[in-house]
Amino acid sequence: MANALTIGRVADAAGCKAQTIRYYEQIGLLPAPPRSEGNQRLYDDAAIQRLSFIRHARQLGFPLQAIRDLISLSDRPEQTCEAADAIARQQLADVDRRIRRLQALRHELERMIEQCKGGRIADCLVIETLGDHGLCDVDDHGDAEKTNRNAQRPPKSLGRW
Amino acid sequence: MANALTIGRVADAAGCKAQTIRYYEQIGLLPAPPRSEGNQRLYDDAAIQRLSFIRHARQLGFPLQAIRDLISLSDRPEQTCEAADAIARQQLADVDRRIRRLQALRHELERMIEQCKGGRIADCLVIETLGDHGLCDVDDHGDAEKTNRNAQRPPKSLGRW
DNA sequence: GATACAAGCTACAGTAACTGTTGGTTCAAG
DNA sequence: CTTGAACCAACAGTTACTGTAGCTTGTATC
Repeated sequence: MANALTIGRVADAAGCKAQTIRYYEQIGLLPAPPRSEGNQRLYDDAAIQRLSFIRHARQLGFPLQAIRDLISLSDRPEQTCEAADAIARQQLADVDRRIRRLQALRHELERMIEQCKGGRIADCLVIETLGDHGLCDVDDHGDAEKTNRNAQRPPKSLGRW
Repeated sequence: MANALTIGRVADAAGCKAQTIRYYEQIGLLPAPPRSEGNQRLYDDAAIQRLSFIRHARQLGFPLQAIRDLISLSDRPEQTCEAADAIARQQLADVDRRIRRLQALRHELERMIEQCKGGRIADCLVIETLGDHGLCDVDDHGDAEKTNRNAQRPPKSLGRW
């Protein structure tokens, strides 16, 4: 069937920008489609499906490399899906880690804000708390937000730098 | 007092890399410190404190721009801390949004994995689910992971692209 | 057929917040 | 005096795109 779609339609269908589609093509995540006489890309339904797959996986937080792996897996449909399962499990573990960490952050932020009674900057606990890692309940190890730390305890007040 | 520290010590104290400190200096987040005769940066305790502030705020997920704002606030200690409070509240709202979203992701990932009973790729639900946004409970609006979407419902099976 | 405007094209720069690399200098220890 | 670690500047690379510039193509209207 010759229902050939231009890039904009496909972008709308998959919920991304035309630029993004070209980008995926450029990095080899999408195959280069045929072109019209005027050199415009023409897509079919299979392309939309593959793009939707990619977008959906991205929304689930899979990095492009993992998506690449999943795609290459799905090109060998007779194998067991152990590997796909492993990728998904990894992603789940990652999401779990991020949730736990964000909850710790949330906690500290809330405490910070609660204590701030709208005084002057000089006594602002938001600012003071940020200078003082010792009171912090954030525990970070190997996170998506790649942090590392090792804080000393500074004197209580920040004052002027 | 002349307890002058080289960049490596400061990096250890604040839990970051020397590179990062130079980067912060470069973008104006840290003032350029004096140098030794051999052109090496020499820091004092105030610098460590400021750096700790920055690192801690970063661990809490504040973007550098927000940190910049907080620093410039703290340079005017006689104002009210309304603005600092607002920044923190914003950050909290952001963290909340991210947590909610990650929990939705977690949910879908878990379902995906649970359903995958180790068959062949051809029937793998991990892969199939990713191709099918219609089953998805992920709802995304204005997120840190800047996604947008608008999916159509593709036919049930992916098969070959 | 002329014109206007949207949508497409390529190529490149920019984003955040760093990290890594290269190739050279300085410092402290032995 | 010689290692070797720590420092220096400058720049490239990372991730996953997004934005811009300057052009061409496609479509709708007059």
